[in-house]
Amino acid sequence: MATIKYYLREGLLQPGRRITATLAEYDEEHLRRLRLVRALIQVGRLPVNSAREVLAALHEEGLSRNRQLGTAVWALPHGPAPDDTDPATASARRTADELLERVGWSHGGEPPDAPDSPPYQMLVTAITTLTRLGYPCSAADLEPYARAMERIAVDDLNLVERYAPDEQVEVAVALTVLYEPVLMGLRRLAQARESHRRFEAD
Amino acid sequence: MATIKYYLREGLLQPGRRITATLAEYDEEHLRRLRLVRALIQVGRLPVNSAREVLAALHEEGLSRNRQLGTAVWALPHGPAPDDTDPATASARRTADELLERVGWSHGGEPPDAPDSPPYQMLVTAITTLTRLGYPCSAADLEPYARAMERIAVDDLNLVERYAPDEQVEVAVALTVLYEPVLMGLRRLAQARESHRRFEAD
DNA sequence: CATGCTTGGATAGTGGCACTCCCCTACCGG
DNA sequence: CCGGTAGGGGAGTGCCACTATCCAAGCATG
Repeated sequence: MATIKYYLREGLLQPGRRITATLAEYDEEHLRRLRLVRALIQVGRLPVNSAREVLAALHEEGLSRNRQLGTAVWALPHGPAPDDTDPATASARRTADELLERVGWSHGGEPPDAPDSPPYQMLVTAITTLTRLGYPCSAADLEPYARAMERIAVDDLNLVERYAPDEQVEVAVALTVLYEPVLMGLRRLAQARESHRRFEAD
Repeated sequence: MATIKYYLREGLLQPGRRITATLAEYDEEHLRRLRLVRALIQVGRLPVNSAREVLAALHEEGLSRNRQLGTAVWALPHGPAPDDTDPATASARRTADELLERVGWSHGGEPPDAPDSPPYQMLVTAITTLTRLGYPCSAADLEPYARAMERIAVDDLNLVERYAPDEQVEVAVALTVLYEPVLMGLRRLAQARESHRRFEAD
């Protein structure tokens, strides 16, 4: 209850239609929005700030769906930016670029003037870190992962296309964020299974 | 610098070998550990507490690799537990079970006395949330995702098997945690690409 | 119409977490 | 011998997501 007021203050929920000076009315749509907000924050682990920006992107009128979605994804948390003072970052960028080359999505079709997109930054930062720790993450190592994510993105878009065009952006955002725990949970279950299969003897 | 002291206090790093009463010596191994800790926390977004537990599991002697890995994965954050007072949770459990049935890993080969594993809980909570919001997440919808994660787990274990047995648990943990941003970054890049391909007209 | 409960809005406070600062002692290099 | 630095303990800081308190304006009830 107090939390709802807090979200209202933070601009995550629209204020209700004013019925009198001090009374407002909330409808089914408000409730939906509230559930979405709580889901993004609690299940999708979005910080309140990011959630606000992401949801704001959904209400930008007059943008193409691609642009709306881009804006929303842009607002998702993406961890520390690559540290370009670190020479390891340069080499990580080369690895990332080689990977994108290999799988044939060099910078995702965005106009080439775009600076590093947040997902690309995530990738570079993670590769830098893995390399510094001596863990394998060459373009060849990463390629099967990229292929798997390519298939997942196809599935994602298939789900999105079940919806009416004016709902698709919200659905895409929700699925991007809320499927993350699903994917990570499934990955860990699959790892346990595969590890058991290989090291059963232990 | 102050951060290192903090990690020492928190038990994330082993104290250095005492050289005098007030002077300790840190070697290459300590440095490695420090880098690993920072990577898990900053890139892998682990809370300090979880990082401690995860790392502690690596030093449990006398357990099989599978058990060590299980303990470590158990300590990873897994979001809110399913709310069993909510009837939607029961239906989500059925969906999850059906999914695991379909892909043929019913509870990951763990002994059946195990309570809900954290990854299973993540799955159930996420399915509950998605269902409540009216987003698609039937077992049929989720199956391709599970298949993709199955392939990823195979790649994960392939990477792990490059290492000597006594390093494998640490590698597995590090790859589980540190590949998450890689996977999510790749997924978002692939989504952008696929969305562009489909909605180019916009 | 009086009364008491609820609602909405503003403001201030709480608890957790990840550091960060300060200070003191012991040491080491010059 | 002495200035600067590492180690260690404890207290403090800033941020974040809430949460509690107040107050005035309804509405509901007798």
